[in-house]
Amino acid sequence: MAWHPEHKKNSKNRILTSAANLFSQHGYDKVAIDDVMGAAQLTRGAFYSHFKSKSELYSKALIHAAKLRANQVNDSYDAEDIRQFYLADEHVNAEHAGCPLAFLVSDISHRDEQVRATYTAVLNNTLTKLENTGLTRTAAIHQALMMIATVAVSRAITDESLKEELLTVGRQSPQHE
Amino acid sequence: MAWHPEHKKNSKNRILTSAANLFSQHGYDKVAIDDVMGAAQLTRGAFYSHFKSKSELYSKALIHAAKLRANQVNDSYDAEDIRQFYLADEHVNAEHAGCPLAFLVSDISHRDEQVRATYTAVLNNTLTKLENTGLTRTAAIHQALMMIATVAVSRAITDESLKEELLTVGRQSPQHE
DNA sequence: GTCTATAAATAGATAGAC
DNA sequence: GTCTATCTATTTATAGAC
Repeated sequence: MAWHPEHKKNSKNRILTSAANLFSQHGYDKVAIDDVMGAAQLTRGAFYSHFKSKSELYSKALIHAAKLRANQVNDSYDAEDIRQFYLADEHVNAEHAGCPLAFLVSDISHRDEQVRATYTAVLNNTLTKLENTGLTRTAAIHQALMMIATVAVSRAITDESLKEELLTVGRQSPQHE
Repeated sequence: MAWHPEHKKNSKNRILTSAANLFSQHGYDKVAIDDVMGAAQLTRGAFYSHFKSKSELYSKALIHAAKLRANQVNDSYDAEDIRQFYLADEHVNAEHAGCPLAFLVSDISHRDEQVRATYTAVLNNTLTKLENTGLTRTAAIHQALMMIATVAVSRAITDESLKEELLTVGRQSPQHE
């Protein structure tokens, strides 16, 4: 077991992916360390060789989830591509890890400083990416907020036709308003 | 104690107000029934004479919180007034009950069907209110989403100057973009 | 209707064997 | 590094006295 130098890294990566998926779906409190470790095919006792607390795991899982999505975004994407990718059904209805900015926004506002600082860093990355497509700072903030709200609210409501309305509005370009 | 017909109603109202305040600040899981009852100057055992479960309390507290805010909105408010009232520092930084649409959006997406249906009803009320000011359906949805995102994201981040930027963008009228 | 006491389950974190 | 076992604390919900 321990004779592979890659072994620890692999375990940690499996833990992070499981955590990103589970926290995305159920939020911080409803996910037990036992659930995360089980999904990573490990047991609870092994957890503390990788992270010092559940809160630290949450923080690292936020970054991991953001990276998983960033890997799918091509450098040639413009602001419009980013919006459509973000608001695609595949993301909005994802049962795996989604963008933590939307999936966990109020969950994070109830967490400690470290977690909220990590969320802030992920948001700054997103704003920079949008500005790099040529958007002004104001337009980048506006688009980010609309993307986040559309996904977050869509995932909270039960009315499918209202959800479709929200997505339709969110997918429109600002100039079409 | 029990000889006042108003007594039960008063107790229930205190419980709902405590619940609205505490859930707004800390989310569903971090608030114990004991905390709510303590803030309402009662003890845990009395809880189940008023509500059948914590989840039911959460649902009722959402409606209560929305009503507390609705009572402050005058009928003469136009869409712009509503936006400024929603994005005022007093609301964004509230340590009492805020609008659950923003304060609890992702918290609610992790809850049961009944809670999410209640959230949906509160959102529909807000959209109706905005449409009644003369906004088109699309504009009402757009404004609601921007208000929700601005408050929700502002409460999650740690960077005060970024927060001010978000609020500035959120407070702008759509036509100024 | 409200209280105290308690049942029963869950979960974060640690200890020590391998 | 990972395992099993356990400590400790928290919390929902119920039972029964007043």
